[in-house]
Amino acid sequence: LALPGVSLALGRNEEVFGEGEPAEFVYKLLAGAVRTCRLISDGRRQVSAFHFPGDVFGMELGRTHRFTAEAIVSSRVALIRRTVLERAADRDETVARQLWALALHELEDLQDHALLLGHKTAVERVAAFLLKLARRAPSLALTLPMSRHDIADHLGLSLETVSRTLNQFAREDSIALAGARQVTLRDLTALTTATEGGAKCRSGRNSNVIPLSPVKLR
Amino acid sequence: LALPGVSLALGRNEEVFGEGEPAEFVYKLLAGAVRTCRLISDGRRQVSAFHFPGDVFGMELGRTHRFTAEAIVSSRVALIRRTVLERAADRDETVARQLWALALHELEDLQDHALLLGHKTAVERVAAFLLKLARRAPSLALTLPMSRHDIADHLGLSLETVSRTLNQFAREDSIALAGARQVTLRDLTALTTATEGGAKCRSGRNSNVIPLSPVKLR
DNA sequence: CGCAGGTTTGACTTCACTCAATCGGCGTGG
DNA sequence: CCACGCCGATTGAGTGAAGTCAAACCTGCG
Repeated sequence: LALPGVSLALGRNEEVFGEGEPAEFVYKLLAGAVRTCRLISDGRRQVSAFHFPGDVFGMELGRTHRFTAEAIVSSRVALIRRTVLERAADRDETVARQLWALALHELEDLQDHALLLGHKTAVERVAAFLLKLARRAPSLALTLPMSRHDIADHLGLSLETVSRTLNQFAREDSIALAGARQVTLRDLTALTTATEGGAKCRSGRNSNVIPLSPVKLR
Repeated sequence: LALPGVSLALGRNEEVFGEGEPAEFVYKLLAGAVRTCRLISDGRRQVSAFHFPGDVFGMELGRTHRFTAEAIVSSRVALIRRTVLERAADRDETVARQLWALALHELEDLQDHALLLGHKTAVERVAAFLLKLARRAPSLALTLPMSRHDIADHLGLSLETVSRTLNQFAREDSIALAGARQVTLRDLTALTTATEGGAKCRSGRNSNVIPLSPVKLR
């Protein structure tokens, strides 16, 4: 996608755009980390996704943003005017294809996430989260930019459960924790196993099992 | 979207396409009802979405289908060859736009669904499900084509919980049940209220409440 | 050095799941 | 036309995983 010259620096917890605001731009993250989230009527929060450098976010069908986007740490984003992008897509079919692919890719991610939210246990959710992060990180030593609260709202858990689960993994030596934000994945096999529902089947009724695609790192 | 002449009739529980099969076609439902679902390693099932006449489904980014699509009742679908569609999108920017809009619209739906799966109670989920169905139905007297099991796998609940919740609504006169598959919505206000988390707040801590968009019927 | 935010840990509660039995409606065959 | 059987739905009892509330603990930063 074409890169314009305009970019914007944001501090920790600063808002990129807010729910309900006119969706004038599409954003591409250059550095840092961003969360897109929504407030629910009961005061809770849904973190729809975390974004890392290279990710495009803020693309909308309607005229306004349906989510709030906030910088988790100091970040830099590139701005692309929406009208410009749409004009370019009309002129050039490869741009149109890329936009379409972008939406479909986001859709696939979200389908996997919905599966996780719908049918998985806390252990499975946290393990899947760590492995997904690892797929994007340069090494197995992860630095989590987001808080336990952010993770909890993303995985549909309470922050206490996220903390407990993480420490459980550490006790089992699947991961190593150095402070709250430094996580090193030690046993990928154990984590991958934890991702699947296999561990908790009491009465062995796991016939016709079709395993999902195995996790590939980098 | 252009309508080709080819269409296909399917019986109850017949498969339109299966998970992992080559994604040669995109499908448009003409009559009946279709579910798209996935099997998980522990033997359970995730029903990603229900489709009704007019809906397009089976569009993929990759070369194969990531879901299975099955007719819930006798149905008829139109087939559109994927290559034809992509060729048309390259030639005509309005087709490209429509494809893009379709993906984004699906994305929006899924975002709402993810929110539901992540943070809502059984009562909220079932109420939201009924209201969503009602938005597409001609009247408030719904005929559910899908079983309790289908609904449960869609909402991330057990079929018993779905049944209990439905009967609870009936006891409260929010709905009327005539047999298992005939539901008439009697009190939309009650259902809408049930959708939000408001009802279960014990210690009144509901400040800064931003209500979601009110439900609009038809 | 001390404060504040974030995190961990513990005790208790609760909602939804599981297991299990029963019920009901619809289609089939006698 | 009615009896039977089957599948799906309902209902109940008991359990368990995760949520809530609450307190203590880090740790990085002013």
